[in-house]
Amino acid sequence: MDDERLSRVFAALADPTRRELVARLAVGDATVGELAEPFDMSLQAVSKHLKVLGDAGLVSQRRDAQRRPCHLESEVFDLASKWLERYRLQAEGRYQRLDRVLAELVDQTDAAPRSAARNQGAQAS
Amino acid sequence: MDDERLSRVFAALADPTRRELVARLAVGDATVGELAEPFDMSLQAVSKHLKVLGDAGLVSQRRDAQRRPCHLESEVFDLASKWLERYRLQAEGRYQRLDRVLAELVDQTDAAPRSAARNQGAQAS
DNA sequence: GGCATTGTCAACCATCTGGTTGTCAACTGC
DNA sequence: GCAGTTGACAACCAGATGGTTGACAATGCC
Repeated sequence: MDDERLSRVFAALADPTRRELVARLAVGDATVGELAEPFDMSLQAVSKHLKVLGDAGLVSQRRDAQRRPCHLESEVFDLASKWLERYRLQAEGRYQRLDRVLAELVDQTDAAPRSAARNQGAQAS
Repeated sequence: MDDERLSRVFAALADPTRRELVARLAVGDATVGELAEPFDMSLQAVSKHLKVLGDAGLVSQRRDAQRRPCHLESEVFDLASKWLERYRLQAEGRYQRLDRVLAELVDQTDAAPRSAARNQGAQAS
């Protein structure tokens, strides 16, 4: 089931147009029209791309009158990031540090965005 | 051009069969036949999957008589991993730490696998 | 109510993808 | 040299993907 989600995330990110949409949304939320504007492509096409990103869980949409502001979701990024990180390290033959690095990823994910001083003590849980 | 490479890497990883091949290769090099064995699929199909992984730069093949042992390459993992990590953090609204984390990824990539004590001092550059 | 704005849904089309089978090339070993 | 092993390449096929256009639903504004 994670497998299915991974497939959708990677497939969604395999398209350059969709990666540009992600990059734009990383700056801040935007409506479909705003997102479509820079592209030489119909609004419908962009809407379809957003649906793919949405199905992958990378993007969510609110409802604001006629508008549907899009928002980047971080959760599935974690999933893909961890998968990649695991095999990146193994490909380097340095999987001995895997546990520590994955723990750090989790730490970065779970910790509230309060201080930047979470690096030296770091709760072990 | 990095865009093209990213597209190929993500597209390659979007298929569950190919992710399993990567997982298997992370354990160690293997021939096409060895890789195909666990799959309910023709050798040619697996060979095609390996070609996709090869075109993406994720896997390389040596030549050993009739065999072509496959090897996992780490370089493009870096590329994809950094892309993901950047937007993962931005999606979390914590891009203020982006520079530090990307530097850390580079550190993990470049540093020889010698010590595990690279974490508390952490160069600021 | 009626019109403009914003975006989705449906149908259609060309191309890509993931599998198949068949053939062939490269190499080993008898 | 001939047979067996390992694997790639080509042709083919069904289904997915990425784009188009046209219709329409939902909402705000006059």
